[in-house]
Amino acid sequence: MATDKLSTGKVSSAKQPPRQPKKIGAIRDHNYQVILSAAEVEFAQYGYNGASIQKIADRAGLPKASIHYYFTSKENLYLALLDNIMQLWNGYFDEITVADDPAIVLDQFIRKKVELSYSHPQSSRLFAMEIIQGAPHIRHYIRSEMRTWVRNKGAVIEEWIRQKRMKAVDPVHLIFLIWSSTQHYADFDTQVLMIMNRAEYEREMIDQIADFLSALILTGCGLKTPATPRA
Amino acid sequence: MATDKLSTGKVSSAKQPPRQPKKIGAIRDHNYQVILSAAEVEFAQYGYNGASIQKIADRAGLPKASIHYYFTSKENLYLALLDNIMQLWNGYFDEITVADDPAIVLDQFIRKKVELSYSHPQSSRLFAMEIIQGAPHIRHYIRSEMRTWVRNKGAVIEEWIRQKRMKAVDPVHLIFLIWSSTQHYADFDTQVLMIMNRAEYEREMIDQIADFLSALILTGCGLKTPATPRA
DNA sequence: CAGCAACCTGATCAATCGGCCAGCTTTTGC
DNA sequence: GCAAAAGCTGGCCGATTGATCAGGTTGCTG
Repeated sequence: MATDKLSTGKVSSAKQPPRQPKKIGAIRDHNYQVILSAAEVEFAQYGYNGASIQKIADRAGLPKASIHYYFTSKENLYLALLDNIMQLWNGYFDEITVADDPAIVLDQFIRKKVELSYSHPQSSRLFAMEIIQGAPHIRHYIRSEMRTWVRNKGAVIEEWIRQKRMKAVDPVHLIFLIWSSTQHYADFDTQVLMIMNRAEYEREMIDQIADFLSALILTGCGLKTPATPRA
Repeated sequence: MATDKLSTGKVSSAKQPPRQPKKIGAIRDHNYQVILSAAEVEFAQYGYNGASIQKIADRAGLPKASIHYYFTSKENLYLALLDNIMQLWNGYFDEITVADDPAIVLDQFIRKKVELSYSHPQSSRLFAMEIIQGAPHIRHYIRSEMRTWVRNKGAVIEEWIRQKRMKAVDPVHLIFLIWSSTQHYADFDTQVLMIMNRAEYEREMIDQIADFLSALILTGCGLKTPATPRA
């Protein structure tokens, strides 16, 4: 139960010495990806403890031993997935500054998050599972990278508030609000779709969700929806 | 894997014939409760598949066989927990009418939800786990009770909007927003506390969260915070 | 074509899973 | 005070868990 593999931002790309995909075996790369996506589904649905390597192998259409061949251990496979998710989640809105327009920044942030919930629901659910279980594999990442990310963005928002460019709202809780309300549509899609009596999401519905959240949250911050609502 | 035990609103109080706590055995009731709370922690942390009866027994300080004695099967124990949670979650805001003040109703709804996240985080997490896993045990409940609940509340909100008593926002998504933003503090408490650099929630912080969410969402709906923010 | 290294997997391991039951202990009823 | 009933649990069951390894297959090099 390696408590903390992650330190420098990544979750750690598995262990360093063993088993790098040396040669560019096309089959190897293919199997590698097939296993990753199969594992993502299983881990997202059943959590780390609940998922079984056998079921991952079945879903990937490979013998169980192959999973251990490619990833050595269950935890290594899980960490590789978390690593991918971190890289997916990062890289957005790292460049925002006080000079930017708060309405545009928040609007795009919300829309990007809704988009991610729609395009990568499995990743979102897997991450949610990890957090609910107490974030045993990414504690370090949250305490370092994620915390400073929130503080930096919070500082920018606070400056906007000081300059009277938006209402005085707690920046950290505002970020939590955007995270929770957007991820809700990925993590709780079963509940959302059942209540709305739909089989699955459609583009139209996703746009409507983004419009709703952007409008309500921006209004709550005393901002007006940017000129181009549909990017 | 009994797909649907629940139909009439409750999740079904286990099976009817077998094993009712007949006599008012004090020890029996005590063990019953000890097992339930131990199971809630385990199921909330590891999900249905990930939790093990052995660990539940260890946490409850009872032999494993006793868990089967009181609840016959793992699924029965799990269903009993879901049943409790449903009863806890229900009973709030079932009485709201068009005559009520939208600001007061929404404010109290948000505050009650935040309060539940604070007082029963395990229940919230267990419910979240169930939904993320595709709600295999409560599909029926969501499709019937929960859907009509949302529709009824949505109809009231829509009438408020028609009467120009609040801004025109999608009622269903508004409910989702309140659910997600409030439950976030229970389900993702690890992440929230780490980022805010706290060990655990305190009253003061909970009140601050409730104030923030109520103010922002009500503003987003074109409403003013009710006179008595701190109930 | 030979030889070697890398790639892959069937068979198997101890540990743990949920569940079951024989039988012991305690309580109840007369 | 004794027998019947109810409460409880140690020990065991087959199935499945994550993991290992010997040995077969494949593909590149010379």
